Amino acid sequence: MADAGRVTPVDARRSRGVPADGRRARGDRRRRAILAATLRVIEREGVSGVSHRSVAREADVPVSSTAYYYATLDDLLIACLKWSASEMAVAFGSVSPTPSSVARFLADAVGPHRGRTLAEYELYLFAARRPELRPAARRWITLLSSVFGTMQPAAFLGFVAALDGLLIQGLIADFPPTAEQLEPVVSLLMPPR
Amino acid sequence: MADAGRVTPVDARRSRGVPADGRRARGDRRRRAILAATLRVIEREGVSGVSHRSVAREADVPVSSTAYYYATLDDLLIACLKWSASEMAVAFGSVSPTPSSVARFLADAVGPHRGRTLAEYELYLFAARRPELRPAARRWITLLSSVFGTMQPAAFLGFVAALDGLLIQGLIADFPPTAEQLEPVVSLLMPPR
DNA sequence: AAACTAGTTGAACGTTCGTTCCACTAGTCG
DNA sequence: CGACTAGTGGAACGAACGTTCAACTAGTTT
Repeated sequence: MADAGRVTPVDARRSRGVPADGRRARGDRRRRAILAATLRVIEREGVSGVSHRSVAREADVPVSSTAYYYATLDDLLIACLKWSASEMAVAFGSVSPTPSSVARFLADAVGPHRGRTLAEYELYLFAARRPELRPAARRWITLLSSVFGTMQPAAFLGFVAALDGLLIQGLIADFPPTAEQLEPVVSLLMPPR
Repeated sequence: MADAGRVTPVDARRSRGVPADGRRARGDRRRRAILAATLRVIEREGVSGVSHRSVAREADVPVSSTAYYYATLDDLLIACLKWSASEMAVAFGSVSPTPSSVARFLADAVGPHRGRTLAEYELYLFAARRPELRPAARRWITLLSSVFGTMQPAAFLGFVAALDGLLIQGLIADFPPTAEQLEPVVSLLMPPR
């Protein structure tokens, strides 16, 4: 009261950027661990494999912990989608706008990172049923528009759609396409300027 | 034995094309009703909403009936994917290879038939986890290649991918795109010959 | 030090689930 | 007609589930 501008201990620690290995910090860590475990479950078994119990097993925490941080399964899936979408956006942010770079990104997504890509698309469709999640699901589209904003509108829409299509079709191919196979397709869709 | 080439009554009925409203015919009808109910459940609640019981409720049959025709849930989903893929192929078969026709087909898919399209893509991803289902999931791609076979290979691959992408992005849009909005994009991807 | 509170945990509730079983009905076949 | 068999459906099994709860531990604040 008398000292409204006073710096409390926790404020001081925060302003110094010290994470303070206390309750809050450990809580945040566990919250993140639960999200990461959820994503692994989705990669392995799909969205339908997600339950408070399966996630708790994967994260090696008691069931009541997952319920403590994410009261309902919906809360958990929603948080997982938002987090994975932001991670995906970061991953694509480092791709340069050349056909070979894009082709390599796509080949990695349906090859080495197949499980992860599959999880992304399951969450994608999950978002189709939850209007409040759609902005998060569209995030990487908006990111693309900032990178390839110089293209004609119609060409850009077709290009972005084709990227999604190439990914999803790569997921149901017997042998995932290679960067070499993808590059001519990408080149055709992405005029040099 | 003495009469190996003899025509049995049931053979005769079958060769005459008479369905015989007997056990087999009613069984086939119920089997189809169960599949149709399954697809409705997927449209409404997604693949994760499918259970022997939810399908039985939807089809208004006892639980043991769904288990009788499709011993496991996997059997049911597999049959549903194959059936819906063949239906989808039929639907697309009547689309003429012009930009406006294709644009209208896409707009219908993400508009009036949104639920059905959503179901198709959920099954699509389901197939990504079951190698034996992939040929069925790819059926409409192969159908496209017979319609648009005159295109250059790379252009064709990009075109097909873009169709998938336009559909899936239409599903997470706040307002599904109209045929008028889609046509310029389709035109650009589909050269007149 | 004392009050407070974020986080932890195991147990428990009622529900839904996949699947099996068995007694039963009614077409089919010889 | 008599044997056979495809289909029906109610009941039941154990398992897994979402969620709640209350007792507890240990950082945090005053």
